[in-house]
Amino acid sequence: MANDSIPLSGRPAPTLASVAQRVGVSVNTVSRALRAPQTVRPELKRRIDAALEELNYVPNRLAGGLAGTRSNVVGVVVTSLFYSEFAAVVDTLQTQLLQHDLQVMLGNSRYDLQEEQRLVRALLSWRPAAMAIIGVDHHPGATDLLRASGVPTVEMWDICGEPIDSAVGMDHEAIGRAQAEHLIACGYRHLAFVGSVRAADTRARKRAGGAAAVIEAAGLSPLAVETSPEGGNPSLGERLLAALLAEHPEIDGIICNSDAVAYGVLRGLEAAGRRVPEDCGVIAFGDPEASAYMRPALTTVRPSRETIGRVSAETILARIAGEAPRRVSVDWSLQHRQSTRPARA
Amino acid sequence: MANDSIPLSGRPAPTLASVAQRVGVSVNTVSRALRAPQTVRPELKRRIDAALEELNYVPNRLAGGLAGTRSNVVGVVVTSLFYSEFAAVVDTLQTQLLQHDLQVMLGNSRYDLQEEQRLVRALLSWRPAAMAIIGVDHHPGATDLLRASGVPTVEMWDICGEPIDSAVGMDHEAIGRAQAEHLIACGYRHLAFVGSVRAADTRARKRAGGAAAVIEAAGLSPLAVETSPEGGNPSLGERLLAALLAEHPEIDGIICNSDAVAYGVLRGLEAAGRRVPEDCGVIAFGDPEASAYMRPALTTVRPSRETIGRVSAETILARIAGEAPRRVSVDWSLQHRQSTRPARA
DNA sequence: TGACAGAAAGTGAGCGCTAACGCAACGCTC
DNA sequence: GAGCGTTGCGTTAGCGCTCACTTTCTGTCA
Repeated sequence: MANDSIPLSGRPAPTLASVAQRVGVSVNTVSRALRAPQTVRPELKRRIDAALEELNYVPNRLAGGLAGTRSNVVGVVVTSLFYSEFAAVVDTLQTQLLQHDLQVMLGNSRYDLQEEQRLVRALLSWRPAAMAIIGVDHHPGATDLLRASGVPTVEMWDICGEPIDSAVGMDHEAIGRAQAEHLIACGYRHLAFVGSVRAADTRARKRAGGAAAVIEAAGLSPLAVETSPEGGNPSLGERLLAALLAEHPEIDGIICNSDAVAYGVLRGLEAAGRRVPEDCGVIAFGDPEASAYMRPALTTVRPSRETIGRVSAETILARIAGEAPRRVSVDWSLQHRQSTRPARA
Repeated sequence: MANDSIPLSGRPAPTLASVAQRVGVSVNTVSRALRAPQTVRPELKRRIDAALEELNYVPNRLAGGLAGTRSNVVGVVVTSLFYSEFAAVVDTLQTQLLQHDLQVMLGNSRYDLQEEQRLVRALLSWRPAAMAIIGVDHHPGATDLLRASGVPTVEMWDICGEPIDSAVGMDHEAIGRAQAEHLIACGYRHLAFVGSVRAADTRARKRAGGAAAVIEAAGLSPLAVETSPEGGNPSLGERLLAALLAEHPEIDGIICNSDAVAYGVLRGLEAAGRRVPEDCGVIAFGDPEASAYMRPALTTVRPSRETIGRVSAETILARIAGEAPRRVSVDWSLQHRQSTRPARA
């Protein structure tokens, strides 16, 4: 909270000036040798490189960024990282950007809109070349800051809504519809939506909304909803399932907001004596590696995490290069496994 | 790879000078109003705050860092992020540090020592207040850079070896010993080590080494080893298990390098007609949420990821505050579940 | 031989901020 | 009312680098 005192470390690091002095050239020449080597005589370049090496020179990006007209920072804001699907997105994104000499600065808002705004501010204070952020529904202040900054911004994971600039993600309403349609096609009739839904998790709401719309159109009983603002883990799944069954014993098809929650739901159903998929179908969203190895193997929707990361990186590079904003819809697929019955012909 | 051209965005951002001009005070006064509010008249402070708000001022950390004697960046180097245990460590670390106004800059070396050195260089170029890095076995160049920089450095996850500065982690040899001892206590006699072992993953080697030592001391047949440099996932587990059983059909106890690999091993054993835990025991390392929900539930070693993240953050803060380097051994626990037999009395 | 490109290196200003110092205005003491 | 510390703000000097501009050097050709 406080602006703690942070003294810089030990002895002063070598500067361009100290390298220049050692070689007997001007600071500018050393700078050029680093930034535009072809403008410096090969022999001089060699001597400069030697001095750089000898002094163990590490450039000062603060000075470089302040003086120059370019920045090589990309600010990234995620809503969670802990064993989350976003970890894979950030991983891919970071790796791709680093190949273009762009450094990722990471922030985790923990599904807190206030924190999100703070983070956007903090990251913008580094004058980044671009920003990437999970979702399209932000704290209005954060949106304003991003717009006002003029920094190219890529919103990831979700493309439903008015993007600030570019968006790379999925249509979560469509995913929700597909989940409900799948359960209905398998013959389930009394559906529920179960899981952790944080205040700022609008994607979950969009999926639930999509499912509810399909159910209404099919004339079935309305979607039962059992959610909690707690983090999504298997134990929450067990608890939510118990509450759900107590209130709606007729439920025979469950959409879980995440695979982790589904693991608990599967066990809860077993404990309640309901067979999966015969008595009750379960479909989720996420598909980490473990899901295919569960018993029963979990039917779920798999987002293309690497694709989102890669395309986001491409979009960032394109925007930095001056190209127009993009809006990219990224594929996802329904993995039909053992936790739902075969679809009826 | 190339140093692409990265033009900065749109209209120039407001500076302290523009705020100062609007209020009719000097630049320094505005700076003071931000950094040391008590040194400025309350009424003036209010007017400055109003102007700050109006112009939507975002401080320029590049300039601040260059001019000042403190930095608020912490460089963090991990070896992987994708659904990895390090995600949780980074998550906790980042959250804790942010409360002290420290920004995390993230790098992912993907278990590549060369890349690790590049990352350390890149992060040091931001003149960070501290560095955090996974492991204690680095590229010698990286170690030199860190030492020479004088920046407080916390090595995380592993404490076996000579730390550069501070270390917060586990004794992986001890974990390997515990894994082997557990299998032996359960009555398994022909043990193997299976998993993905990347070139730079010395922690895995230490665990395997610890297990081998216990086995030798117990006078059992030597530890069979079946590893691959590929990333650790269930499908690799299935393949490695097949290779292992082909070569060593007598195996009855398997130490997996990660839980993800163990999922594949469990299924492979089932396919090979070996009952778990009756015919073959399986123990792993990691314990993501899914492991307790596998069938059979996976016996595994659970590191205290949040503790490592939290203690690392504390150590960083302490080092920044001038306290001495620390070396903290963090707890882990063996989760005895269904994939190993009950231990013999 | 002199003029003249073009390449190679140097000069000077300034990016936006912080920090040490300076100095007026005020209240307090004796 | 002279002396003195305090408060509250301005002045000045950089931090280490980049960039536009200028100067010097090198080689070519009339």
